[in-house]
Amino acid sequence: MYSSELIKGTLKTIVLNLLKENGKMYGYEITQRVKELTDGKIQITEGALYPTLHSLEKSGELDTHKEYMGKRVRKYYSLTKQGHLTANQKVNELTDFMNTMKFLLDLEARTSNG
Amino acid sequence: MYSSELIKGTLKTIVLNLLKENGKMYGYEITQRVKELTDGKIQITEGALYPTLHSLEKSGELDTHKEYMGKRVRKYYSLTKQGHLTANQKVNELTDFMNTMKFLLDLEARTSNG
DNA sequence: TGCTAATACATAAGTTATTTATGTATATTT
DNA sequence: AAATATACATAAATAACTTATGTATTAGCA
Repeated sequence: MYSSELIKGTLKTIVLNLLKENGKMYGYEITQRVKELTDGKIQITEGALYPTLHSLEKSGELDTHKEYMGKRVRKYYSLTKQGHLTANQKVNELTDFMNTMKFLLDLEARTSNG
Repeated sequence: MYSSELIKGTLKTIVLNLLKENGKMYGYEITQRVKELTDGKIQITEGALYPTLHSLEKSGELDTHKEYMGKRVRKYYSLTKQGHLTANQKVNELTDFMNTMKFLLDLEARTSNG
């Protein structure tokens, strides 16, 4: 597990990008998928995820619909048109940021190695 | 400028890594250096930096000494032995994290492209 | 059949790293 | 002389999370 400060600020990007690729997902599914894909290195808690999903829905990035598996309900989320734009922006920004950070770190590494 | 949430959690790593490479730096110098190196994309505010420096000093990562330029004082920071260890850890963790994030993002990009 | 763990949602209080605002003082530029 | 840059510092407010708690259904196991 990474220290929690590091992961902060990337949650919306992760969620939007997952939804962009998978079309629709429900909350619990997102937590499990991220855990799998990162070998447990990133574990999204429900206390963090659900408020984020609600906030993205409220701001027009996500649509929802419910599906019933017997008596149990799943709330599926999918991107709106605006959500697609935001997903792309967020991913681009994070990629750019990581390149900048890598430059900062590599630059220093290079000067120290010769 | 990146959205502030993104940068959160990386400040200590940036500071420790800069000090690792430059031996010693003072606060204002750090803000200017980061701004230069990132073409203004990352701007560390003093309200964020100084408390962080004080906290790193308190926890034994940093040593300080003052130098006077005429009447104006500069407070120089440098890594302790512990600070070197922490700097390496932090940089390794951030690198690892960025690789994981890149995998998450690239993986999705790949599945969508074919 | 009863117990535990997993699935699936939700919210609320507390924490913490920042942002924003403010303050002091010296040095430089216009 | 006034504005900007250098250089430190702290405190209140904010926002994104963590931790804790709650409800309910389903699956697995002894």
